[in-house]
Amino acid sequence: MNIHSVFRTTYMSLFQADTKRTAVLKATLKLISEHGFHGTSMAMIAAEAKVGAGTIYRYFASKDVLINELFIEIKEQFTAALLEHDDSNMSLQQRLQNIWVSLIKQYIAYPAELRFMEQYANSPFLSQDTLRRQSELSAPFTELLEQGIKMGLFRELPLDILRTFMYGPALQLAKQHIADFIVLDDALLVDSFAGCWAAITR
Amino acid sequence: MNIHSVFRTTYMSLFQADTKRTAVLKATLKLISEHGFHGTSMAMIAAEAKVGAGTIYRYFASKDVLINELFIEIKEQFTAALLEHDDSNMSLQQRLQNIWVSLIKQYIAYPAELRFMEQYANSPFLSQDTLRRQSELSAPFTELLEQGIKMGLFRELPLDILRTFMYGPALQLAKQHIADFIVLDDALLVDSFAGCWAAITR
Amino acid sequence: MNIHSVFRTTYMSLFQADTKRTAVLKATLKLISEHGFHGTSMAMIAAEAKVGAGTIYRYFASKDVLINELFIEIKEQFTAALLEHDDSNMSLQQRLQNIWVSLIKQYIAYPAELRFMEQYANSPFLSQDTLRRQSELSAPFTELLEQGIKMGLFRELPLDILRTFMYGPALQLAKQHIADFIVLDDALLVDSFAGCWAAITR
Amino acid sequence: MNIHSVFRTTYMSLFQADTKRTAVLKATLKLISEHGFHGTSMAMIAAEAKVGAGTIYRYFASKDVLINELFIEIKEQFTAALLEHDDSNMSLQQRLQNIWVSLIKQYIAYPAELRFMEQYANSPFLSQDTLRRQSELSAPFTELLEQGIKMGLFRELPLDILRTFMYGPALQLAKQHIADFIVLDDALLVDSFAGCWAAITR
DNA sequence: GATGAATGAGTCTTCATTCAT
DNA sequence: GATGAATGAAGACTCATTCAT
Repeated sequence: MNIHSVFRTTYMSLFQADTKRTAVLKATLKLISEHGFHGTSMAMIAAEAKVGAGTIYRYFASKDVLINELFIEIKEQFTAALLEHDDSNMSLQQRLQNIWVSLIKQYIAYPAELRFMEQYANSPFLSQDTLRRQSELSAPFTELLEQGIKMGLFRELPLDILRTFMYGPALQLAKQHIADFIVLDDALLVDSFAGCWAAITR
Repeated sequence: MNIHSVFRTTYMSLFQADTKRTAVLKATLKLISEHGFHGTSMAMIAAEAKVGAGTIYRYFASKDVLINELFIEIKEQFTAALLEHDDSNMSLQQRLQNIWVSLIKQYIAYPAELRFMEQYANSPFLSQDTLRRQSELSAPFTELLEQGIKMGLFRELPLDILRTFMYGPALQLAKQHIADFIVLDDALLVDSFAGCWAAITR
Repeated sequence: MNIHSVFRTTYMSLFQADTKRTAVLKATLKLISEHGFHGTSMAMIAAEAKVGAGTIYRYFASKDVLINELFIEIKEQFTAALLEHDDSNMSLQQRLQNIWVSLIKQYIAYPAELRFMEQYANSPFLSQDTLRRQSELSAPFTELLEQGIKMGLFRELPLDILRTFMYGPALQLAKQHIADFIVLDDALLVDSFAGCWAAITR
Repeated sequence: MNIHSVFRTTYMSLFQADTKRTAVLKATLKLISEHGFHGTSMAMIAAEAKVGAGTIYRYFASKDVLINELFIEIKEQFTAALLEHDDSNMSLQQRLQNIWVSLIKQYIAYPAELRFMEQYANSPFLSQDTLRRQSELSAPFTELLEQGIKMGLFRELPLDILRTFMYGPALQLAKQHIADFIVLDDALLVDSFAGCWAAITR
């Protein structure tokens, strides 16, 4: 099997607390993904992080800044994870498949992070600066798709539309899996990717 | 041209105020899509709707109920719009294309509504009851996809996964268009649908 | 006796509460003159005024605004009181004496108001706008002093300095009386005014 | 010229930092005269004094104690300065004039100190003990005025009232000069003192 | 039915003070 | 002695909701 690993069965956080700052980020993610932004007070975060209320403000100037920094850190870690299994020696199709599968597995492994990102991706809480800095998760696909376009492999459509055929189903599939509407496994993912591949190729 | 209509150029609300209740819903949608839930106070809604603060409570028991009802009404109107151009005399592919294009155009025509739905679709504000009642926008695809499965037209994948190949790209394309990352027109939509169709067919 | 009235023995507030707004002003004056600005919380004011905490904000946008408006209202009422006993038929000296005595009596009658004004007259709490709008209490002297200057009655000193010979001692005398270091009565005031008069005349 | 010196043109602090304690006092005076008591946090003082936050508490038990000690030190230094130019060989009038001019010049030279003292002189921050210990700045006048009373030189008024004719105008003149409403110079001060002298003499 | 003044619980945030290093 | 990270009590202010008119 050339697809890495199995599905995690116990959810864990991306953030492992050893500093107070990390404890706050971890607590914030947990509470916000459960209760939403306005259902999560700073007092709740402080309690969950086992930290004084004022301590949060040593690390984050305000609740808004806290959310923004959390958003960025998650995005960065997610993006990094996507490329972990990339291997430039493989075929274009194989590489796209690896990234695509990694993306879905990452979403599934960290549902709180996904819920958080979905909730705030288009929200007014995110500052313009944050929106600018967020490395779009669909970005890793870009380079590979550009190669395929040059090779005349793909449909004559703008890159941004082609990418949509990869990213759109991936996101929806992960959400459906998390919501228990479907149950994904490695075989199903490989078969599903075949659909995406068909969508973009001539 | 077998694709209905053109793109609306001026955005309008789904809600036309003639009753106080509708005025409140319309005001809520506008304010929340701009300022988010917790950036929108009942006082702001009352002012925007040109209604007394207490009046809102004649029609909605609480702010949460207001959000939930707004969510449901938007979903229902959106879903209804999708089937407007459906014609059971057409081919399966043609019918799917019509629905798919309608969905994207609907999203594009009502970006505030889309933003609102995306923001609250997975949010804790929505009661279980609301989540149950929301007729999934991807539902109109279901019946047609089932027909195709029976006819042996599609890949051997669960219905829920096949639907993902239609709904996922549609949602992403609309969002990209609204964000001005791409500019969709009727021709591009038809070509794009071809990709989706390739994704699901054998 | 040409000097009006007697000394009040029981202190009362300038503000008689019949509206919530007035109740808040009255409570604020009392508490701030006793405990100072930062020793007086909005909660304390609300309690003293027998009003909900939020109610204060219907009438005053912030604590700062509350202080500023209180300051202005006191100044205005004080200034008005000074001219109550003025009579343009009297001699210049007589008129100055009346105003001067009124000023001291006003201070003595409303020590809380005086303490409040002294505390905030040069404080950073007062906005530039307030400082501009405050009708200077020493102003009533100005016109009369100008008359005297034209008549060649006074020393050759700038008006602002002459006024100082009236206002400076008046303020200090009132403060000393309130602090029980001296006990003023009408006779003593008349004699004291003679000193002030000597200070400004040739 | 029998009047000492000229007007300082550059303001300087009474406190020259060479110990941490002095640095804290100096920083406190600067910040409080600019931002007021509750606009000045211990953290701000520590930063301005280039000292750790905890260090302040080695020298001052609390913020209140810090303010009180600052108040006392300023009063003492001011009072000492008044008698610097006193010469018991001079005439009573001359000696009073020297003290009176010194007082005004001192105020003008140290406007931050004056603002600070005015702000807290009647404030609830000052402990009873501090109020008792503060050597009243008008005190230096007392002894000389008593001499004049014995000599039958002055009006038949209580000492405390006579002193008011000296101190009241002095304070107001200094404040007006600092506020740029008037511009004092040595000649104007001498002429102004003549008014004060007339106010107290028969 | 409609209004909006009034409420007070709850919010984010500040800051004097402590204490381990 | 000196530091500054950590604390949590207390503050100003907001806002969903009520209710007398």
